[in-house]
Parts: sequence; C-alpha cells; structure tokens
Amino acid sequence: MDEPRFPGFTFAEFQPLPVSFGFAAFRKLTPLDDRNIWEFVYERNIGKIGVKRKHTALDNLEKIFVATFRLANTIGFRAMTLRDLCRETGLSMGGLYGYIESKDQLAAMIEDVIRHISEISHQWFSHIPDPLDQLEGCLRGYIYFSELLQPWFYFVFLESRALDQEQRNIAKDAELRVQAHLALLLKDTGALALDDAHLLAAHCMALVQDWHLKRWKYRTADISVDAFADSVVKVVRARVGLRGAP
Amino acid sequence: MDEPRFPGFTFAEFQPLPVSFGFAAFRKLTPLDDRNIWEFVYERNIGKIGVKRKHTALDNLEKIFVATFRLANTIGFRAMTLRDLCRETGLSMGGLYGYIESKDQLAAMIEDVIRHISEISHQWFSHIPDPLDQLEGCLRGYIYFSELLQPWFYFVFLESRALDQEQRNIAKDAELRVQAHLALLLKDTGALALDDAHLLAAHCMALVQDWHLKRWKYRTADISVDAFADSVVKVVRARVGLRGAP
DNA sequence: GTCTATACAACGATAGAC
DNA sequence: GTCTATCGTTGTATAGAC
Repeated sequence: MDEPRFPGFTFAEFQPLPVSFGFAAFRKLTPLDDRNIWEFVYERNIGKIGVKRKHTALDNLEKIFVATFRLANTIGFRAMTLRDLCRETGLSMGGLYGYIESKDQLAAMIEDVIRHISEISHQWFSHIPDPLDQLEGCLRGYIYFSELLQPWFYFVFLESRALDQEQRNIAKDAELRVQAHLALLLKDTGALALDDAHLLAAHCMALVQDWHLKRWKYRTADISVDAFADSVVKVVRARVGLRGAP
Repeated sequence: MDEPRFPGFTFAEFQPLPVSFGFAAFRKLTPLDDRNIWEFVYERNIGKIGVKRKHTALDNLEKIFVATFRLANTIGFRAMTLRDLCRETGLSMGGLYGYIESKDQLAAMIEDVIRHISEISHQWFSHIPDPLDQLEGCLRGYIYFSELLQPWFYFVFLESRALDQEQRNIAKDAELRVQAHLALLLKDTGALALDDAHLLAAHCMALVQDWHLKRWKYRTADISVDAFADSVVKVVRARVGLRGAP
C-alpha cells in the first residue's frame, strides 16, 4: 500500500538549481532532505529490516539513527554499546535487532546512504555549461548537503575505519571518483595543468569536508553555511584565476 | 646519568629556516624528529612511567607507540585491545602497565606531544619579517612535521574523540590558537578583511591537515610532500593576492 | 622489570514468552 | 512487533611469582 518514493533515485530528473545559489534555495529544491531521508534508508534496506509496518519502521529507524549519531559523536561508534542505544531509543535489545542485523551493519547502512548521495548529486549540476560554474555548483551542493545531513556526513568521515577492509576500499573509491569529477571540471577550464588540477581537486575535497568535520569551530565563530560556501568558492576561483604560473 | 635532551624545549633557539624551504631542508634542521621523539615522550612523562632504566624504557616506548599507531590505523584505537598491543609489542599485560597508567592515558600521551609541537613550532618562523612569508613558513612547518610524524598526527586527529571531555576541549583550544595565529598573519598582510582572514585561516588548517588525514590518497597518486606544500602555498597566496573584492 | 594467572565487569547476540 | 532473560565471549586491570 505504501508506494516507494525513491525508485531508481537520481538527481537529474529534478528541478535544476541556478549557477550560484544559497542554502535556502538548495533546501527548497532538494529532493532529499533531513525529513524524508528515513524513507530513503527504509527503501534501500527493505529485506534486511524485519519490521514490515512502514510507519512504525520509519519512526524507530529515526530514533535509532539519531541516537547512534549522538552517541558516536560524543564517545565514538566503537565505544557506543547497543545497551546505550536501547536506553536512548527506548527499544529493547530484542526490539533493536528487528531493525539492524548487527552493530557493524548499522554503520554500513549509514555509510551507504551518504556515499550514494555524494556520488550522484553532481548530476544535479551537469546542465551548467561553464566548467568553473559547474564546479561551484558541485562544491555548494556538497557543502549544503553536509549541512542538511551533518550527523550523517560526520559519522561517515570519522567512523569509516570501523568498517571492514572491503567496505573501506569502497569508501576510498567513492572519494576518488568525486575528486576525479572535480579535477575534470578544473581541467576543462583550460587554466590548469593536469597535475595542478588534480591537486586542486584534492584541496577542494578537504575544504568542503571541513564544514562537517569542524562544525564545532564554525558554530563557535558564528559563521553561516553561506558565508563558508562563498569563501570556499572564492579560494578556488582565485587559484584558477592565476592561470598557470604563480 | 642520562641527561635530559629537551629541557624547557622551544624552537626559538634553533637554527632558523629560510623563507621558502623543502622537506629535505626541514629534516636537516629540525631539533625534533621521528628518531629522538621517544626521548621527548619519555621526558614529558617521567613520573608516570614506572620503568627507570632509560634505555629499556625508550626501547619499549617505541614498540608500544608504533604498535598503537598500526593498530589504531587499521581498526581504530577503541577497537584495539590491550591484548592486541601485547601481542604486537611482545610485552605481557603486566609489563605493558609499567609504561602506561591506562589505555586512555596512552591516547592522552600521544595527544600531548603533537599538541605541544603544533603550538610552539611557529616560533621557528617568527623572525621572518613579511607576514605572508611567515605564514608560508608556518604552513610548510605544519605539513613537514605531519610528514615526519605522520602516525602521530593521524592518530591525534582521528582519535581525539576517545579522550574525555576536558581533554577534548584542550585539543579544540589548541587548534583555535594555531588558527588565530594564522589569521593574525593574514590580517597583517593588509589584503584581507578580518572576517575573511579568519575564514581563510580555517581553510589553511583544513588544507594542511589533509596531508596526514588523506595520506593514502596522496601516496596512491604519488604526490610528494614538497609538491603538496607548494600547491597549498599557491592556493593561499592566490586568495590573498585578490586583495579584497572577487 | 617482566611474567603468568586471574578477577570481574560489560559486551554482542539470541531464545522464547507475550 | 516488542519484551525479558540469559548465553558465551572479550574487555581492562591487578596480584603475586620470578
């Protein structure tokens, strides 16, 4: 009866964003946000989740993931115990195991969602003709998604070592694919040598990831996500503007 | 009989580095490197370490820390057990506790060393008159130290959440002090507004920390530490060169 | 200074009642 | 669909021999 909302989910089919855009515009147009993401998780893990009543499942999934983020954020995922998780969610140990197969698989579910978003969200900007403008879209897209889904991104970044070797390699490959896409756009500007483009693409990854990695810092300094994104874009555009020699 | 080698350790008294310098020059002139750091650790923790014979202590300290880095790197500090550590070092549980007070304090010892280096190493470049040149020195200093002591920096960055709340705040304060120093130098260039200087200083932190945080990426791509440092410096100088408006 | 042996708490996971 | 009760394992840390 409940129809899936994200069948073969892709960004290409959604209303495009303008070249330069702020967080408010992003939030209004994104097909995936911090409210309907539980449905996205549910649909990606049907079969693994024992609970069949969708509304109950979504409710408890939200409780479980939110509690996991809070606990992992403060003491780390490995230090967090399933008994902690039960206390915070109100579920029992047996009840919890209706939603997760194991503690490790809980981490893998989170990783999967964010990796999927990171890898396909750049489609949303592929219609922009100028490569540097398209790059700006990708950078803003990443920053704004990590703002909207901050606990998810933070978890994935800091807890990916808790995964097994195979899934860690999947995570590394995903980061390299995103970076390669940025490098390609930088190369297409015609302003950078190939080596410089790859290095600058790596710097771009470091810059945008800093928003969720050091959230405490920017919150303390009262810096908005728009100010941060503007600043990152300015740094990257300045470097490209050099056109080769220093 | 064994005299301390780092009494009241500071960088100010050591031979200064030129404005622009590579990793080789850094390595030749640094008073603290990956070989004598065990002595540095020993001297900072005298009183806590039960073993009094210095040569034995240095030997086992190296074994313990190297094994900790390897284990924390692969499975995470929290997942690493003291039995793992015994197996890797060849020590017994009882023997191990002659060097550490607890598992948590082992992490705190590592944190302490790197925080101390990060906070005082900028003294090494305070003789440079031009603020932008001095900034370049600080950036290169951080990158080259994190290259020399890569496992230490990597551990501190990713495992700081394993510490208790008080020590986590100490770590955050340390990062903010380093960043504030960079912001001051950027402001002194006269090319940036105060807000822009602080944001760019934060970007600097993200850029230089990427060298130890994503070491696997740069190793795979066969990028040298000198190429990386040059690229970071180029990005920052380009942004400053904009002189305000975009 | 290092070892073996052990104490004791806490963990992830499951079985079976409701 | 969720609970309580419990299993076997593994963790940190220590005591006492050598």
